[in-house]
Amino acid sequence: MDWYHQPVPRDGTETRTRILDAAERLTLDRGFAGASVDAVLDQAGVSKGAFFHHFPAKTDLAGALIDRWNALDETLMRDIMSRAERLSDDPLQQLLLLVGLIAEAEDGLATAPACLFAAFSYQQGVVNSQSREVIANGMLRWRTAIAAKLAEAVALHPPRVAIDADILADQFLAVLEGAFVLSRAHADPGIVSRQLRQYRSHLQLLFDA
Amino acid sequence: MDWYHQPVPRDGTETRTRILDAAERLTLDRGFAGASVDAVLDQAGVSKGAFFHHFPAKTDLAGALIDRWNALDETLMRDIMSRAERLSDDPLQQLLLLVGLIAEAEDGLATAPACLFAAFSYQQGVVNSQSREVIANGMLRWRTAIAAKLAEAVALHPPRVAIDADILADQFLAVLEGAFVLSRAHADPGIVSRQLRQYRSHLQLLFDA
DNA sequence: GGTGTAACAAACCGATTGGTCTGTATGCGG
DNA sequence: CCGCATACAGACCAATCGGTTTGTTACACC
Repeated sequence: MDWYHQPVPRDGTETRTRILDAAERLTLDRGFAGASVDAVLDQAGVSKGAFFHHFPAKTDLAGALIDRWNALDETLMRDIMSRAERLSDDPLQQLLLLVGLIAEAEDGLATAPACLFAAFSYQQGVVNSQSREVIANGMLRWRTAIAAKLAEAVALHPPRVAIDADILADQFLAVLEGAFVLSRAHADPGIVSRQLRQYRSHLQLLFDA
Repeated sequence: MDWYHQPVPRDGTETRTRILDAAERLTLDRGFAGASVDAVLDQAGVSKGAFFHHFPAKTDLAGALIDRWNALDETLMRDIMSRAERLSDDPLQQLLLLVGLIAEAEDGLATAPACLFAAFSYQQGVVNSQSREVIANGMLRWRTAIAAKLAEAVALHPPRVAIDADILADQFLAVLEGAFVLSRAHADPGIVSRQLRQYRSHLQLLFDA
């Protein structure tokens, strides 16, 4: 008999993540409303009972999807930021490294480039105001972190022209999000890293680096 | 009696556009799958018979939505491009004008900034390959038009650093699309024109203008 | 070793979905 | 004025939708 070989038999976290994985894939492909519960069940290989045990309603699935993406995005940002800070002491170099590291990371992705926040930004009607705030704050995180570094960089290296740190910081996320859209439309994953590197060269030009 | 004042009484084009208008609004708010036919009917104030008279299936509605957006986008580009060409003879100035004019136009918009192409890029599973091509070509249009102007500009004004015209041209659309996403997430329409002006200042810096 | 509870499985349910069908009104060519 | 096609209106339909209910099973705790 081998029935006892099954790992973590009574732990629901794996089922939960399998549901979230399937729901994320389907949402990115058909939109959240187009990702029916039954389709998610089918892809995840779990029962309807399991689904509604973990998520009282489909809306909660959207919330969980957004929360998980937010957490992942936050750790990604912190990781890359601290890596950049370890690689250089200069805030400007740190910024250039940050952009380059993300371009690198985005290049090595198996799945098609995408941002769940962007997907839901075009489907705000299916998410509650709480999750909408999570999305807004998640995007704000990039702005504030980059703007802070930009402010430090400006103090050390006077830029060629006057800059607005918030706008230039937002430009990073805008380029990234826009690159996702172009990349998906053209079915060309390479667009993302190319656009990111273009943004980096923009910064270099600005600071005469 | 004033019954004869009603314009084009037996012409279906108005009904069709009302359906498309409602469907576009709903799609931008809930995604295409979330925009049920009944909801579109309700918003447009037309009957189910009318709908399926104009669109054999819901998929055809998506196609019509994309085709209409594509046509509008093409005329917008041509209009603004020719305006810019009338305002200056220099290709670089024309480019700067183009970006500025679009920023201006996007600022005066009543509705929330959005691009239907981007919305469908995150819902490719609900559109057929034909419409996906329309989207890809629609985005290519901007790249080729801007890249051509960039090539002319480079010939006249040597840039500070070497550039890849295609990538720098794509950066325009990337910034625009990304700005739409940020703008929607933050519920701040002003982001779009600010990001566009930042891209313009990038070009100015690049060409020492 | 009984009891409670988390973690499912799956039949079942009413509402909503995209889509059809039948009928009707309007205008146009012959 | 008579067909005939276009442009609807709205009842109707099977399938799918999100969600509920009623089990069953495994484990932790006492």
